Amino acid sequence: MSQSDTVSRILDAAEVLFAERGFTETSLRTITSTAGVNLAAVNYHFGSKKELIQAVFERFLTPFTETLAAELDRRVAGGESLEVEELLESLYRGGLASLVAEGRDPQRFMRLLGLAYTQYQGHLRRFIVSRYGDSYRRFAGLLSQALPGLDPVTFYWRLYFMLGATIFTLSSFDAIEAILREDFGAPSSLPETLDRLVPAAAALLRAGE
Amino acid sequence: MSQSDTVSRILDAAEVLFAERGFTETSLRTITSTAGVNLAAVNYHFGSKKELIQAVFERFLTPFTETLAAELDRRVAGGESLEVEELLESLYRGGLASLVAEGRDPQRFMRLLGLAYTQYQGHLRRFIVSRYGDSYRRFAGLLSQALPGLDPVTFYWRLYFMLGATIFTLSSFDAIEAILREDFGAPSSLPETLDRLVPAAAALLRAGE
DNA sequence: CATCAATTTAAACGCTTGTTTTGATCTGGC
DNA sequence: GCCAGATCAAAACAAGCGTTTAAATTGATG
Repeated sequence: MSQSDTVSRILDAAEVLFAERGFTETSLRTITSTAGVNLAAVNYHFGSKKELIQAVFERFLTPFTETLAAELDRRVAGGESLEVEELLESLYRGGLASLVAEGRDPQRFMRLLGLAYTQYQGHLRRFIVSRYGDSYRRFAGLLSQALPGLDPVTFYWRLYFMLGATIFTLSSFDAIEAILREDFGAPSSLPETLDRLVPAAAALLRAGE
Repeated sequence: MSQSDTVSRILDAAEVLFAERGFTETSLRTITSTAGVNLAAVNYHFGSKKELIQAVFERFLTPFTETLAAELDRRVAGGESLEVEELLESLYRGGLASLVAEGRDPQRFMRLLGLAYTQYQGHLRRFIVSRYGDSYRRFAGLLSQALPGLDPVTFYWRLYFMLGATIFTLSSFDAIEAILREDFGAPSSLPETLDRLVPAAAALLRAGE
C-alpha cells in the first residue's frame, strides 16, 4: 500500500507545518520535502492545495466529532439532563481524547481550529460548516437546555465567548505556558489547564445567576 | 505635505486589506493600487512589508493604550480600589472609544489583533510586546488586585481565557452577528455585545467565588 | 511473461511575490 | 532662479509559488 503511505506522509507533514505557520505561509515544496515525497504528489493525490487543507481538517475533525457524539450519547443515556460542566468535559476531554488516543498532538488541532477561524480561507469555513454543522448544533442544543431561562441571543453570544476563550487559549497553549513557566516557575500541563478552563467557562455561561 | 499624504493613504489601505485577508494574502500591489500610489512607495516610505505591518499596528495601538492609560488614571484617582467590571469597561469602552473618536472601525482592529496572535509573524509579536508590554502589565496588575485570593497561575490563565473570549469574538463580530440576525432576526450592535461581554467576562474571572 | 493501470519522477510552465534600480519630477532655502 | 534633497514613477529583478506535462517506474493480473 505505497499509495496510502504517500498520502498519509503528506497529511502528517502538512498538519504540522500548517499548524506552525498557517496555510499561505506553507508551500507545497516545504510539505513534500518534509514528507520525503515528490512535489507533484500533492496535486496527484489531492487535486490541489485547497483540497489538501480540507483533507487535513477532515482527518482530525471526523474522529473528534465522532468521539464527542459517543460521549454525549453515553451521558444522555444516563437519564437526567446534563449539567454545563458535564457538557464542557465531553467537549474538552472527549474530543481531545480521540486525538490523544491516536498519538496526535491535541494542541496542534486547536491551532488549526484557530487558523480556520481567522485565516482568509472561505472554502475552509464552508467545508467545516457543511460537514460538521450537525455536531455543533447538537452540542449547542444540549448546552442551551442546561442553561434554562437564558434568552437565545445572550446564550449564543456566550457560546461564542466560551468557544473563543477555548480555541484562542488552547491554540496558543505552548506560548502561554512558556510565559507562565518563566514568570512563576510552575509548568502547566494541558489537563491541568482544562481543569481551570471548565469551571471558568461554566461561570461565563452561567453569569448573573 | 504630499509625503504624509502618501504614507497615510498606504496605511489606510493596508489596514483595511490586512484586516480582511491577513498579511501574506495581501500583496503590496493590491495595497498600492487601492491607495492609488506607486508600488515602490511602500519600500520607499516604510522600508519593507514587515515594517508596514508594524506601522499599521502602531497607528492604532498607540492611541488605544494611551486612552486606556488615561481611563485607568481617571478611575484610580477616584480613590478606592477598582472593581473587575470597571477595569473591563475601561479596556473595552475606553480603548475602543479612542478608535471610534478618530472615525475608525473598532472591529477592524479587533480582527488585526486576532491576526497578530494567530498568524505566523514572529516580528509582530515581538514588536507588540516590546512596545506595549507596559500597558498590558499595568492592566493585568490592577485586575489582579481586583481579584484577591486568586493564585497567580490561575489568575493568568483566566486573564488569557478572558482575552481569548474578547479578541476572538470581537474579531469575528460581523460574522457572528450575521448568523444571529439570520436565526433570530434580532440585530446586535457592538455596544450591546459589550454589555453582554462585561458581566460574562467578570464571571469567568471570578469563577468559584 | 506480457500487459496495463496506478504511481512516482524530473522538468518546466506561467504567474505573482517583495524588492531594487534608474530617471524624472517636485519643493523649499539660498 | 537655481540647486540639493526629497518624492514619485516605470521598469526590471530574482525568487518562489501552485500546477501541469510527459516520461519512467512500479506492481498486480491475465
